[in-house]
Amino acid sequence: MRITLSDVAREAGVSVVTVSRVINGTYPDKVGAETRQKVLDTIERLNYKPNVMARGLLGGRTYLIGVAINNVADSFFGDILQGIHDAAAAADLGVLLGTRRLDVGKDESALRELQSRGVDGIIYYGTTRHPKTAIHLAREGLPLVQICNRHEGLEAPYVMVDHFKGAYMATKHLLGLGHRRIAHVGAYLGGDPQGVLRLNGYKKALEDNGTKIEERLIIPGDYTWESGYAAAQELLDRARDATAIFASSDFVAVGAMRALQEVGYHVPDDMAIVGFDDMPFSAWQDVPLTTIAQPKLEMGAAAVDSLVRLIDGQKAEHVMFEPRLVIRESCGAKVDTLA
Amino acid sequence: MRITLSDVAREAGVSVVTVSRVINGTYPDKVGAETRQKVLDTIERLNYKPNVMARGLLGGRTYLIGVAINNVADSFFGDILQGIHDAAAAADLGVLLGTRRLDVGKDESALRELQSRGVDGIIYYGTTRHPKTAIHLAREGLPLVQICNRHEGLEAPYVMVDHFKGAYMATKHLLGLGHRRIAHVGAYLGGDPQGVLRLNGYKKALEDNGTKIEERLIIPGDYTWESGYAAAQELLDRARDATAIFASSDFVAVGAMRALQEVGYHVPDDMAIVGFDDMPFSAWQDVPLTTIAQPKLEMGAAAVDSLVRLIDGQKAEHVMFEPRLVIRESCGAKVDTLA
DNA sequence: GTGAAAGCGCTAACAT
DNA sequence: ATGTTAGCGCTTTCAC
Repeated sequence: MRITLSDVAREAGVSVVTVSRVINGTYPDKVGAETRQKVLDTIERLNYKPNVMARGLLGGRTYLIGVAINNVADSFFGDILQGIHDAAAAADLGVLLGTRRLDVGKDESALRELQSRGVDGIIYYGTTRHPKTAIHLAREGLPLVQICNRHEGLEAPYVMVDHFKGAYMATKHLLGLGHRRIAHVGAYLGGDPQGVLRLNGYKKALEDNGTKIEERLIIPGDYTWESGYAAAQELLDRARDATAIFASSDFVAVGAMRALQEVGYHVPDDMAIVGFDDMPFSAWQDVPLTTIAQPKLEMGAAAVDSLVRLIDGQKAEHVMFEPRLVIRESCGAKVDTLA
Repeated sequence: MRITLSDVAREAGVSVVTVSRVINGTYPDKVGAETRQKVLDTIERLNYKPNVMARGLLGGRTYLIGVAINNVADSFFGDILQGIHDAAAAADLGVLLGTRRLDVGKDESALRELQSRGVDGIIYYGTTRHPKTAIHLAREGLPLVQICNRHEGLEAPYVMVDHFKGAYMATKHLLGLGHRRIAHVGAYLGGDPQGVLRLNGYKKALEDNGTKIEERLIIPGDYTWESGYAAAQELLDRARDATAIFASSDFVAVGAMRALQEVGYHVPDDMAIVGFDDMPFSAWQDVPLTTIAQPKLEMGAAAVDSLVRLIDGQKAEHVMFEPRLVIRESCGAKVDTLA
């Protein structure tokens, strides 16, 4: 049986209220120093752990935050999740996993599941264009912060890397290397906001450089390897004269490299490539991938900070992180050519 | 404010107990048909959701299971986690993430964190040789099932793929292709049980084939890409005459392929390779990797089943899944050469 | 400074 | 077939 407050009280010869007071540290001087010590000792001796549920029941809280994500197996999210976990643990919050069930078709069931469990707040990693459940929940007053993306109509602080700037940097890097016909591959055209941010960063860089934006060089797709593979093949069909690719993700970049290599292209000589996200595998490619890195751990922690603020009834600002260009070998740049 | 049982009771004009009864469906005929319907309607209308904490407080349960894992970012675990989540959700259990905090050095803090949150049970993905906290908790009576691994001294059912058999199959595949000097690379010698299971499967296959087991062909490591890269280099130093590699994981296999390629080797002509785990990226390699697949989703679900059984006070048997040989191109086998 | 009483939302026993 | 009572472990008044 688990040790309860009253066990401690009995052992220490005080009332439960007193024990509760020393634990919560409220009322700084409302507990006598020696009583306090006695209680502390007893807690230690009995190895007492407060019952989170009982406490939560009273305060109407669960001390749980939910992380809503479409696909847990998305390896991009691993580091972010670690960052979330650590920050949450430091704030005495548990992290509840919410993800779309494979066995239940319903979209956004993750959010509903989390809500009905009564989580104190939700970190939402969405990729939908119009996340109606999230919008609804946020409107109802459930603390919610969006991570990695910014959804129109969703009144909730976001924490994300500056996708626009990252895309701008990637494209500018290519431009700086002399490329002029730069394709954007895996552009998530019909889709999520981060995709259009990346697309716009790409366009702006071209524009600022006085380079023509050509629609034929923009190949749609999603963020997957398969998508990159197919998109590169289409690029070869559509625009043989392209000399560089800015891919919407590292998965896409690697898929594209594969397709290119199959037709005898050499990266970076025949085609330079920049990715986005800096995944572990990107460094392991035959031609290590130049890419845009996001501070994933920090983003996870920042999301928790914002969420905690919301839960406490305060306001939370949006947080935008700086992307970082990681130069490897897929563009042919000298590694010491910083930026 | 959240709707409570008594709100529903008041609206429906019955007592809270009655509402509770129709919700829990206990006492099949102890609630009148029309009362039941009235209550059901009210619940629907008010969109009432039971408060999990209150219910838990009473029963001494949290309806939460913890997943203890060293490193959330381990992409191998993604599908397993999805399997766990889905099965847990189907059993009305929440999945609480427990992982080693980066900012707190302490090992196994994941388990303690989960325990002190009062989870009903834990799915333990450990890789330690002697997991003393887990052993301790299980002995204390906390329902616990180990997944992907089997730890000595830990009295808890395990759910895992047959590592021995998988390694046996991999090695036999290589043997069947005519290889005789087959290295085992990334062998987790000092380490976790699954590593020795895989090593033993490898040895047994050689033995059954009458092939000599050579220590020089066994290169230690862990399951990482870096480890595979380094191990392959060492293999080249130690035993240039090796013609095939059975890698302890797909990460290792891919790292090894990279090292091999850097010195001009061609896979599979100069060196055949089999991996283990069937990770998504394995299919994307320049030379798609032949590997041993584990039924990850099913394993996650099975772990939840066992855990639920334990929580219900029943016994749970060990569950061993069949590995599956996935033949691709890294061994030079005809793809239709099944098994 | 400390304790007694009340109650968070729910269910298991015991009535009726 | 339905309601009443009590209590899970804790914190928040309010009293002493």
